Amino acid sequence: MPASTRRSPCPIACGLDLFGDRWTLLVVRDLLLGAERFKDFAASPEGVPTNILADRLARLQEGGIVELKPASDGSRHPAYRLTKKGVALKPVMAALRDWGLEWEKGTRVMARK
Amino acid sequence: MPASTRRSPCPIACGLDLFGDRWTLLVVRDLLLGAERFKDFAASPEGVPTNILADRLARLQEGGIVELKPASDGSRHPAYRLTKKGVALKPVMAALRDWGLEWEKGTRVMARK
DNA sequence: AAACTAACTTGCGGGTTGCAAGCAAAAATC
DNA sequence: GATTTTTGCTTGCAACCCGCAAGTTAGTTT
Repeated sequence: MPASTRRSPCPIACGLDLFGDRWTLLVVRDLLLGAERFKDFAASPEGVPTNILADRLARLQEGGIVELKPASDGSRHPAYRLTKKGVALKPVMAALRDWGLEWEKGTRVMARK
Repeated sequence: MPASTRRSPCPIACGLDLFGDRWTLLVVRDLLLGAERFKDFAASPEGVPTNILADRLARLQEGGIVELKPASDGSRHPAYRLTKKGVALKPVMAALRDWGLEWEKGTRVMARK
């Protein structure tokens, strides 16, 4: 997000402009867990609507958090992957996970298939 | 949020159901910085609309992240404050802040007046 | 060639957002 | 003590966004 359209120079506000919604960080979570293809994200237990998913993947690309690995040899479709900037969200995700595990009863990390 | 209405048992998804939007974590940020009253939050540089602010404060109370300190002596109105569960979001906020500072050019932490 | 899968896009009704204005009670000022 | 200001909201409303379902396009399988 260009600095000119930001709500404020606050790094937190700036981050929320990019992923402040109910779905975006779940996409990041799945990427950290190894998801690469559209259907991988769509298969997550939260059941993100496909139009929302397409929109969020596009916005994450614009924001420099996700990039497309060009389709090589076998696979027709390109694969989504985190950029360095995206991988840098790991500590955020870990803190979120730890908070949820401690304070929201009944939550648990789910292994990928 | 009751476990029955959650999208999934994922601690991250569960957290996002509570504060997954563009404003809620800014309220938490302000609370960590010492904000206590409605006008304190409303005065933040992002300019949260007052109807949104009232809604988010109510939801944070429902979620057990914010509580009202009963109005004592001098002040007529009660003051908002973080619960233990709310204070436990500190590492999340710190990780968010650090990420923004490193990856979003031009962001900076702003001191309270 | 008929069916299937992957990755989206489109339509639509309903809910949320954000801006502005209004309002009641307490506090400050005159 | 009457008026103005401040505080903490609530209300109205247009525009936008969400989520569900269905449709589309292209390649893949049988």
